[in-house]
Amino acid sequence: MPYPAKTSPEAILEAALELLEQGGEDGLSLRALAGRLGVKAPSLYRHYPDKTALEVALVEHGNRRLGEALVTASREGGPEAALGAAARAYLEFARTHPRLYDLMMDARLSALASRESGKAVWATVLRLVGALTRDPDDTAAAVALWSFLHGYAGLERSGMFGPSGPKGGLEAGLRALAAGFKARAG
Amino acid sequence: MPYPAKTSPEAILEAALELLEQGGEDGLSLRALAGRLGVKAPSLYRHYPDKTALEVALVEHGNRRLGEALVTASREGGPEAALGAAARAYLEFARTHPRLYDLMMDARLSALASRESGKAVWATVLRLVGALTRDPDDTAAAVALWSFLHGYAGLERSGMFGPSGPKGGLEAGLRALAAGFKARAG
DNA sequence: GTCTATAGAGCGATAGAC
DNA sequence: GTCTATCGCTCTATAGAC
Repeated sequence: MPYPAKTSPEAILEAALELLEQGGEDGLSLRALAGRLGVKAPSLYRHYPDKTALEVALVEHGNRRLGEALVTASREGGPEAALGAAARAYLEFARTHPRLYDLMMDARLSALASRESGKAVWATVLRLVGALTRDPDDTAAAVALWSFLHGYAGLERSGMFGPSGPKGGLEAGLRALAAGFKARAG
Repeated sequence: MPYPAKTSPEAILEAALELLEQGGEDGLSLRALAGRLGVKAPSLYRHYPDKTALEVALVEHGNRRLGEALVTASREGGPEAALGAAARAYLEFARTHPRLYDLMMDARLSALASRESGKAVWATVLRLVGALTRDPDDTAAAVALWSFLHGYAGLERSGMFGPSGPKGGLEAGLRALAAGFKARAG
């Protein structure tokens, strides 16, 4: 076999994840990716039809990982403890994989990504707020919580909290939202 | 005068704003910008030393505009009405100038931008939540509100709310946060 | 202050040999 | 499945004429 397989879709995905986090979205070039795999750029086209397909695979991978993390974290204690743990897990994911998280929030890519890959995330958020509002399908409350987490993650990453840090803003927001959600149960 | 001035820093900034919103951050190239001004790309270097300087000017411009919008909107009625009006103004700004808003949230650029240009925004947020928590310097509450607004704007723009829309998530979040803030006044 | 010309680098993607 | 070679295009930035 003169040309044995040196790489695979899985290996490419893995390397792309590392490259993405190190070099940013602009650093994720097919040339650099191939270099990291000991391969030339055109070889990648045997495994992914184009760059967008690879990016979509990255988004789906991220959706699954985040979904798992939320499901695991939200097993904790009562409804409010579970919400707190899931919130921390969400932010931890965004902190550890900031560029992947960006990619996951890209409108064009998430439109191309499979619907199911992102389902676990949304389902968990719905379940968590539902336990507080006593409405298992409280979309409005879920949107509010998601917005808060997404915004906190973004501001944190952009350094907008400055050197003094968020100063308890996470706890303040979570407490206020949880209290507000419980009031909806009224 | 063989080479009369065809453009100016102000005209460049104006054109850059339009180009930014039409073509996205990647669409803001010096070539395209010059083309829109009826000028060649190298001429721009007479007015801004490099591309980053232009981007910083854009960020400062955006900070001032958003600050003004928030100050104006937050003149309304009581503390809670003012907070709602300012929140809507914030989201309206992010909706009308999404790419500029992105640029404003870029860590590298906001570090280079003048401190004062972003001060009005933060001061207004602090004042609004302070009226509810009765603490004029309640950083935690301000961070929470800012996170919620920033996240809602981002999710809305990324199309993450889907075709069904946010389903009252804005109102739910604002109500919950306002209630939580009032409780802090205790 | 604007211009032409160009340096110097990057990118995604394709053709065709092996 | 990988390779070399290349197309065609993008970009920021500089040199030097006028």
